[in-house]
Amino acid sequence: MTRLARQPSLIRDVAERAGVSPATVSRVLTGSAAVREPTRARILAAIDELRYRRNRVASNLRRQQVQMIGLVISDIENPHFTQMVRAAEDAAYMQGYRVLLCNTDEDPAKQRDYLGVLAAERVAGAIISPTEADAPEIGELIDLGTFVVAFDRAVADRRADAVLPANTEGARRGTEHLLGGGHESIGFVGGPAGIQTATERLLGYEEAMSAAGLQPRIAQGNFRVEGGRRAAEELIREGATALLVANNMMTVGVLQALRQGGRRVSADVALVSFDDPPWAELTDPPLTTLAQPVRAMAASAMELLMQRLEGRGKRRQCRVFDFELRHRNSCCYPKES
Amino acid sequence: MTRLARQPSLIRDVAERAGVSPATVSRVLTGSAAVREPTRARILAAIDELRYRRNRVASNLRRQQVQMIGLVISDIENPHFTQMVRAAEDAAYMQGYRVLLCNTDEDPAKQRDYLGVLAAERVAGAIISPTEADAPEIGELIDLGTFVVAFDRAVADRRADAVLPANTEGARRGTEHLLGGGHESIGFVGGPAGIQTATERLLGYEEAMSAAGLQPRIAQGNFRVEGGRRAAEELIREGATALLVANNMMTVGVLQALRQGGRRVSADVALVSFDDPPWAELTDPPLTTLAQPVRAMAASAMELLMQRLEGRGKRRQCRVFDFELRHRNSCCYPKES
DNA sequence: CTGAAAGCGCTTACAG
DNA sequence: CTGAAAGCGCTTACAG
Repeated sequence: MTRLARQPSLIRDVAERAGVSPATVSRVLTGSAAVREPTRARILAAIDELRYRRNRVASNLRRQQVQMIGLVISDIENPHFTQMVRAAEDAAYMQGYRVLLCNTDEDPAKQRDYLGVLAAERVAGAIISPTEADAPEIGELIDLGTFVVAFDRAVADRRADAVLPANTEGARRGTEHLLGGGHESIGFVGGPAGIQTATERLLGYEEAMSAAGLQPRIAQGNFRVEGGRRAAEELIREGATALLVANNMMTVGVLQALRQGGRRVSADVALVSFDDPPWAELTDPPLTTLAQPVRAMAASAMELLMQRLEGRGKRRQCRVFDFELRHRNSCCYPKES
Repeated sequence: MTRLARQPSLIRDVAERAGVSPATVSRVLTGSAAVREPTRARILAAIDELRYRRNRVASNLRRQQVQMIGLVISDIENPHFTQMVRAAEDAAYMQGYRVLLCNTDEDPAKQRDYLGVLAAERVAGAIISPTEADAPEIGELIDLGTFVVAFDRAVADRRADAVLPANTEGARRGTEHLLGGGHESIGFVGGPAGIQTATERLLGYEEAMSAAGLQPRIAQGNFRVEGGRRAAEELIREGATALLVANNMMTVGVLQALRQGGRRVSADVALVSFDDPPWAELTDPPLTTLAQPVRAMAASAMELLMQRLEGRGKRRQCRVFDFELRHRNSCCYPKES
């Protein structure tokens, strides 16, 4: 395997050229100690001439720390996570941390695998939206010294901080909004069993329906497009005149099902959808959604991580964020404020 | 800074417990040499009991290779890159490589910075969609032994492989499609100057217009939503009855401008848009687009990288992919096949 | 098949 | 302010 086009220069080469010891070069590189000006200038010049690039792998090993954050999410193609990753990457970049992207596809095995990778890489921190909240690998990662923040969904390990949405409350508000529109046959396009987000949103829906003395109608989706389509077809067949959809991916499927079935959004079937993807206002009609402040939540998660990394913040923190009901036109008669 | 909740066990601990040398433990870890079965079993047991996790940082330093791929793109929130990242991550995961995400925001300084990071981390490979095609850092990265594949846009360094879209040809076809619809006043919502994608798409548009003996009408956007909105407003003001839009982000802005100006897509202004984001068929009417096989392109880029990493494939490769015109309903009179 | 020893490229007490 | 030396946790010729 011919790998190196040119032998990269080492700290030793720089030291030699500048007529100092490697230790001194390292000092100007890290800024860990003062170096006399003329010496410093010679070193900087040597670095430049030799095109020296410090080897981070060696540096990380010696310093026993890796400036890297693992982002464990189910799918980057879900706009919810796309936005989260974007905001997290921004914050990480500003703090000098790198981002390792880990897509789990809601597959517990893949999640375990990736958690193992993060442990092996000895990353400084991880933001995890768990598929399997009680995977033992999460605890092992924390044992190793990695700080963990649960995002979107809680993890079982009590040492992890958390940034969570107020799902139950959000689902209740969404349902009440549809109830306020005069609907009685409101269906719920739910997520997969076992996923916290899905369970909590279902609960809020059931509470609101029960409070209104109405019969809940639930079809289980899988947080993906086809699952949403199938669930919507089922609920429409059963006569639902309104739908609360538990995430934005399934909403795409719901819209496909409605279009295919020749039903108009709002006029025939009212819609309130969780998440607020960029396309929510491009559909016909624009969608009424339950929006999470995803960017703020991601920034918050990074902030918690940074606090830990700086040794501040002893107690476990759990921050909960409310949904915002964005009134657009997929529901008739918006009576709520 | 209290970092470690528990001292992680080392290869030395495992060796001690299994009654062998660290070298032998390493052999079963890497599978680099045969180890007698009973010994091997004892080692595996010790690894399990001590919850040993190999330290990849040390391993990487010693082996002089890092199983990591850098993904340098302008913005993960652009669905074009979201899809690319997803496909690349998939392929990388299957091959046992990690993915480092680097958003440049079309900012040359940020790109340079991130290229420096990749060099310092000594990543095995990088897929780069350059903002600055001739940044010297690209050559330096290659000098260091990192294999580079240009994605979406070429890089100046001739040692990099490339996976590119046939932009000029695509723009020509999009323009001809609008011409075929009977339009004569066709505007082009272009991208930022200096970005190859933008330049080539502009060229294809100009060629098609010139071949039809028509006057080109160009408004420069910036590949972002607001740029698209401004450009569309300008072109509509000048009387354009059809628009070719150079990327999907700007299309969002174009749709906003049309809606705000009270113009209907297709009926008032025909639209063909580059890229085929997931929401293209959710708009009213669904959008006719020029779709790239993004997943296949990303897979192709990873394949080129893997070939290099395995020492195969000597000659520089450049693979060009055609656009597919997806006929939907944002153009009247689709005469083309 | 297994072990002792060297070394990957840095950083950091320790001494001066 | 600077240098010599040790060591981070692995892997890999080399020897047996």
